[in-house]
Amino acid sequence: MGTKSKIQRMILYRVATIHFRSLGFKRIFSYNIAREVGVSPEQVRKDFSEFKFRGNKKAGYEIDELIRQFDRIFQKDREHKVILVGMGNIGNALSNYSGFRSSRILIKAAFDINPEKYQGESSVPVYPLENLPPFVKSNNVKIAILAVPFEAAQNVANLLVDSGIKGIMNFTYANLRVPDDVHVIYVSLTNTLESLIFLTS
Amino acid sequence: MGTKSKIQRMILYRVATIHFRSLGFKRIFSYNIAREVGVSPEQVRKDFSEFKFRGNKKAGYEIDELIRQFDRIFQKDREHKVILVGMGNIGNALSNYSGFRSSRILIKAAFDINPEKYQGESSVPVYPLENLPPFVKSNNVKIAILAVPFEAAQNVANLLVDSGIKGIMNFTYANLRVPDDVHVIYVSLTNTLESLIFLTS
DNA sequence: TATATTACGTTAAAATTATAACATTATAAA
DNA sequence: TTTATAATGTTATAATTTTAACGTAATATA
Repeated sequence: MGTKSKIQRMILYRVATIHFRSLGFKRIFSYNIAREVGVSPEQVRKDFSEFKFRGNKKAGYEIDELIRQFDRIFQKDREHKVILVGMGNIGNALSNYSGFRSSRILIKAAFDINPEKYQGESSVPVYPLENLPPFVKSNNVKIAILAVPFEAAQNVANLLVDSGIKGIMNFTYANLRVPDDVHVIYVSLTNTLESLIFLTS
Repeated sequence: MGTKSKIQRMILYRVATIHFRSLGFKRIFSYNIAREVGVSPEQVRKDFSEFKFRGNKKAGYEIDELIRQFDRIFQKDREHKVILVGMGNIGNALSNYSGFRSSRILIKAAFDINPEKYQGESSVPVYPLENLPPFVKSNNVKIAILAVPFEAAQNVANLLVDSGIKGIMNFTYANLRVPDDVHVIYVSLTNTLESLIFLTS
């Protein structure tokens, strides 16, 4: 489904809009955003149109109002709870990553088969994997970061799905089989670099 | 350019093929790979066709030969040198990430404005940013991982491009402006989670 | 106040991408 | 050896996505 790239663009439009606000602008035009993000102005207007974002003919878009609309569709009015599975190299770094804070994303807990090994290394509590299902259910967490070894990925993904997780950020290169209502975004570091190797050769 | 997703699929096909080999198979069919990766068999054959991968009617593809072809287009016959810029949270983790090794990807050096702060924390040497251009040139590095703060991203990207870098794995959410022959792949952690927040709401 | 301009938003066209159809050929079976 | 079968690879169709065109309305100017 190509909705994914549409959303990615919307996220970038939001960043660009906030940037323009920080420069003191009150209004913004489709071509301002387009230029900043690297797409065509038509693309911006088309995307806005599909999300029912309305501007003003000749006067463009009112920045504050635009950002309010962005914040509405991305639910910036509330905190978003996330769990992390796998406290290896990457997991550990993510648990200490400060960049999520400004987006109101909060890693509530981490889970690992060897919790004692990592406990205390970060501000996020680390629990054994068995605790995951009850934690997800009682805290109503919907999103998980999957940073376990490749071999464990599908099994852990099954556990996540059974516990009620609906979105998985997958750092492994495993192609996860999940029900249709569960969204997986792949961020395999190795695959990304391999793509670059191909593209630059 | 939609080549990017085609390559991503090829990388997944390769993983699936290797998986089948590990199970003892000698031959593989388009629907085997398709099922494993989650695309249609036609898609697999179409992609293979575009990369001039030839199979055998009725007998499918010979696994060893197929992997040889994958390894050829992804240049698995040699080591791929990569540099890392920004030794914060994420950069540090990546510098110690062992998952690159099996892909023959080698982080040769890391660069930071405060190298002394991170020196010794990982097996990768950390140099001041000024050393970057001569290092890239003399080592003929073509790929960089960009893990600096958002504010510094464009300036560092300019430095990378001027030094001869042709591929950037961008961990910031900054939309980088680079020449046409420089490829950027965006892996903003925040943006990815924001996409999931949207999709699961 | 009337006119010109400008940027939106929608509708139409083009391009890209994915799916399906099918002729072909290698294998297996009769 | 002949016939049936099965899976490729290409060509054709469909769907999606992007780009362009243009009528419309809001602002600015005369």
